[in-house]
Amino acid sequence: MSLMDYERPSLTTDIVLMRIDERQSKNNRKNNEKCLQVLLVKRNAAPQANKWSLPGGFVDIDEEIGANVKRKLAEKTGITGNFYLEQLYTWGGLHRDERGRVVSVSYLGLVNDQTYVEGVGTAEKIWVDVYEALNMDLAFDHKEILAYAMQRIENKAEYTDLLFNLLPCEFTIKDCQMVYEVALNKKMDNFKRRINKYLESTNKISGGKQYRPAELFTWKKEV
Amino acid sequence: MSLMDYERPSLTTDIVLMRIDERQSKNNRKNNEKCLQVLLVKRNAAPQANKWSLPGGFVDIDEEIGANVKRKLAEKTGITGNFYLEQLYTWGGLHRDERGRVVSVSYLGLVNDQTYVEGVGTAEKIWVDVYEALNMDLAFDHKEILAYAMQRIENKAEYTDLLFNLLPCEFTIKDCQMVYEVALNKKMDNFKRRINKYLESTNKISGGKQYRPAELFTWKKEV
DNA sequence: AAAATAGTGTCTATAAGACATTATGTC
DNA sequence: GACATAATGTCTTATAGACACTATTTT
Repeated sequence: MSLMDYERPSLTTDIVLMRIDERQSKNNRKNNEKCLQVLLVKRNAAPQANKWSLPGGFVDIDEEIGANVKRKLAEKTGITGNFYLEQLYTWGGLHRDERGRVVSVSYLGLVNDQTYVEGVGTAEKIWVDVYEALNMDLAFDHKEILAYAMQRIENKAEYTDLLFNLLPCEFTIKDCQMVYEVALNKKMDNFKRRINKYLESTNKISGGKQYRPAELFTWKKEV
Repeated sequence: MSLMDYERPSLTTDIVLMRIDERQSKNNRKNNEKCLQVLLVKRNAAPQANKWSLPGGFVDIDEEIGANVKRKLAEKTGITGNFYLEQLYTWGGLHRDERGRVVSVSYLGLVNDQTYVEGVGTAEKIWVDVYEALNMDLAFDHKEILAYAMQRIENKAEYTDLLFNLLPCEFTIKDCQMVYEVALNKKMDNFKRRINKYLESTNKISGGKQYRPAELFTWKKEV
C-alpha cells in the first residue's frame, strides 16, 4: 500500500515561549515586580480571528518540526536566537480546529536577554504574565497547552537546571531565586544551598547600584 | 488560505509496549530470571520487510491518536485491554521512512496479566528482553524510540508510581522490588521504606508455595 | 549611624544507602 | 531443626525547611 492511500491530518506546531520580565501593571507600577511572561500573537484571519494565540503554523513537507517552530516564530513575531527549546506534547483531538483535522506538536521555549533578539513580524504580539494568560480567552486549545507547559516547568524545576535558561550568563543568587519564585509561584528560603551544585562563581561583583552588591555566578552546564 | 494548500506529512504511531516476564533464555533456563520485555512485530511488507519493529500504523483522518495506538496494536498483535498508556515523543526527522515524510507519535504502554489479553493479530510478534532489543537491528528509528522509552521509565520510576502498572492488583514487596530492579537494572535495598507511601496492605498472605509466604499489598492510586 | 541587601549558621525533620539482625514460614 | 525467605532495626550521610544571625555596602 502506498502513502497516497491515506487522507492525512494537517500538522502544525505551537510554541509556548517564555521570558522573565516586569509585569505590565496598569495600576501600581512603582514596585516593579518581575514575572514569568508568555508570548502571544493575535490571529488576523479566520478561524478565531482577533483571538490571542500561541505562535506556530503548518509544518512543510520537507521541514523538521523544530525548524518549523523557529521559522514560524521568526515570521510572525520577528523573534530569533539560539535559545532553549524542548518538545512538550502532541495534541490530536478531532475538533481542535474548525477547519478540519489538525494535529499540533507543542514546544516550550525559554529565552533571556542574551539568547534572543526581537524584531518585527507579521503579527501583533504581546508578552503577558502567564497567570494572566491562563485567564484569557485563547484560541483553540491553547490554554490547555499553556497549562501543560506550566506543569512541565514545575516538575522539571525540581530536579533539573531548566529554569537557568531564563537567566543571562552571569547572575546573582537573588536573580536566580526570583526566577524560581515567579516560575513556581512560591517563596524560597536557603536558596543558595539548594542550587549550589549548579553554580560556579565568576569572582565578579554585580554593578552595585543600590546598597551592597552581590557576587555573580555562572551556570555549570555539565551537571 | 485553505488547509488544502499544504502538502502534508503522513502521521503514524509507534508503541513501546512493555511487560514483566521470564527471560527467554536458550541456555540456563533453570533459574527463571524475570526481565522487562518489549513487544516487537515483524514487518511483512516493504520498506524494511522482515525487520523487527515497534507496533503502530497510520492515523486515520477521523481517529484520535491514542485510539490509533490501541487499534493498530489490536490489529497487528491481537493485544487488547485497559492498560497504562502515555505519550512519549513525536519524531519528525525528514528521512525516517524511505517512503516519504512520515511523522510518528510514540507511546509507552505498560501491561500486567490483569490489564491485557493477547489474541492473534496479523503480524508475527515476539516479546524480547529490552536490553536484547536495544542490540537488535530494528526498523526505522525504532531503536532510538525504545531508548527514549527506557530513559522515561528511569526518570519517572524515581518520583512516580509508574512501574506499578507492570504489577497485578495484589503483589508482594519482593515482586515490586523485582520490577524496579529489572526496569532500572540495579539492585535495591531497604526497598519497602522507599515505596511505602504507595502501598496499602490487603491483610492477605501470598499463597506460600515455597518457604515463608509474604504479605500482599495493593497500590494506593491516589498518591 | 541607619537602611537595605547579601550571605551564613543552626536546629530539626526526613530520606536514602549500607549493613546487620530478627521473624516466620516450609522442607 | 535446618533452611530459605520475609521483614525490621541501626548507623551514617545528605538534604530541605524554618528561623536567626552576621556582613557589607550605600545613603
